[in-house]
Amino acid sequence: MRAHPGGGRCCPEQEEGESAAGGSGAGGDSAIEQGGQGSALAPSPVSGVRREGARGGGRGRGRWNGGGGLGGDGGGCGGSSGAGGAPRREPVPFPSGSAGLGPRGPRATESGKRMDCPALPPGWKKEEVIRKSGLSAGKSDVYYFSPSGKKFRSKPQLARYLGNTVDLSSFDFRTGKMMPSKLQKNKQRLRNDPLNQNKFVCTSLL
DNA sequence: GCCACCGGTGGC
DNA sequence: GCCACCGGTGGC
Repeated sequence: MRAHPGGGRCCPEQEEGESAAGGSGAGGDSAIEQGGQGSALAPSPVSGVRREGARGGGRGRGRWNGGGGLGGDGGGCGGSSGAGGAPRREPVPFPSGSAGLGPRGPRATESGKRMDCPALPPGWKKEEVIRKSGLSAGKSDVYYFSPSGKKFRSKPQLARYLGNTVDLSSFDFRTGKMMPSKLQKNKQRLRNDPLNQNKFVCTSLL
């Protein structure tokens, strides 16, 4: 049911769209943002938690304020930021006055500043966050923020939200640039299908 | 083997 | 309750 974001709410100026979009929709769109891939069919055996999608809420996004990064460099999204940040959510004692501090302490914004993304409509920002620890330390995650503050973790999410207002077929999610030369191949994955497990059980029985 | 993507948890 | 972060799956 939900109307396509692209339909009526893609207007960057819309702001607040969030609440309507998914926020309150709560379940409404449950599957949209995230399970779009196909897992939408099957209800999660675990629980109905959904994060990204409905999340938004109206919580302000300015908690960690963007420090100085924001408009700072319009250079481009392709930038590589490499600053180490602080560990997850540690109650690190922040030097007061430091940029990027928030109620929760140093945020990822420290390592990845939000930058404008020319390939996307005005108001969209890209942020790259370097993982600081764990098995995937060194890896980086890329996020995009809509003018309304909604966060997107993947291209599918982005595409779903933008609808046909923007052609992302050649959009490189990591760099934030259009790469006509290499139209991306679909690297979507199919989540485990519960049905398969069923199959497994049957086999076992035999 | 690499990388895109999503799930889930811990911490606030 | 919300959100950032990391783990791990699955396609290429």
